[in-house]
Amino acid sequence: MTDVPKDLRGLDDIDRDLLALLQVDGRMPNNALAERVGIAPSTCLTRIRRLREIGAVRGFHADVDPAWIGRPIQAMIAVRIRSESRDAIGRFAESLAGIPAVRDVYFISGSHDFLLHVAAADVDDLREVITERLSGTRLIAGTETYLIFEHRRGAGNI
Amino acid sequence: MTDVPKDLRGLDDIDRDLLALLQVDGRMPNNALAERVGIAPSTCLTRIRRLREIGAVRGFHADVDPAWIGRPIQAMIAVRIRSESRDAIGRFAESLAGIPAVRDVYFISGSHDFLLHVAAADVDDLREVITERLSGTRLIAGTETYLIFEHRRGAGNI
DNA sequence: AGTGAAATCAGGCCAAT
DNA sequence: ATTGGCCTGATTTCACT
Repeated sequence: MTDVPKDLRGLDDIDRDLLALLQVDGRMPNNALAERVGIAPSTCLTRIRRLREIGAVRGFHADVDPAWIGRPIQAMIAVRIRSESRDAIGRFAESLAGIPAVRDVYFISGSHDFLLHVAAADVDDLREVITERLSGTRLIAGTETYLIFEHRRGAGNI
Repeated sequence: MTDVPKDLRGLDDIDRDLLALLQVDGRMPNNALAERVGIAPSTCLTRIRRLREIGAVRGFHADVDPAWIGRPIQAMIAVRIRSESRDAIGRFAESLAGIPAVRDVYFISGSHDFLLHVAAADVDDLREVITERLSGTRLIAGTETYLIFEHRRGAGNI
């Protein structure tokens, strides 16, 4: 991770092409990538290493369907923090990301403080997350839970 | 994609180990995966192919920081559909996933119909998405937009 | 920064179990 | 369904530009 600013400076068209390709297929082989963007495989390797180092690529992940790993119930939980405990938000959010059901933590503006995308084994599991792991702590002023019927990724993000 | 039911039937401990490993590092080589879960590389290859075929693995993607591709403004937009046009939801949602700014579409229960996780180039771009691409269509009854200050993935999703 | 050659290593088909 | 053998092709380093 360098101190390069997080913007387009330092990224050329080839870098952006690589990001677009890897966003669609994160397992595309290095030499296929190299051919697609028109550079040598060895160059491609150093470019991708750099993209990871500067943080443009934060990681590579399999998109696993939660239903297949025993978590068919998905929900979005809006969480409001007690105003007295605002300064503890940072550490608390860290702990949230460690709950097995939690897939994403979004810190947001508005009447709530963050949104949690969770995948639970069943309704009891979901209730346990909400009442024990969230409302059970003294930091939380309230939650609102919305069931997720379907979740799909956007297509072209470049 | 087979007609196997979307649950734990047909997935053993090795499959779940593979899913867990690939969720953390989607580019881990087949060889390394095989060694970690204790099977032969050729067996590992067929297992992973099967996990993709049945839909347990929906894809492999690089996690690209939106700020680095010129989209530093992230927001969650809650969208409510006009009741007259409920039957058009499906096709409309398809089109949403095609908007370049849209990263995720969540179909949810509650007072809104879906949540859009978007990444925009600037506030004008965000406004354009909301007013032109969403409110501009006759299908939408209303939207609510929340800025995303930070987004982090959950750690252990297995 | 980009490259080509060379060595090492991984991917992927097959026949056997 | 799992495996080891085998060949093909990919990854990675390095000297050079």
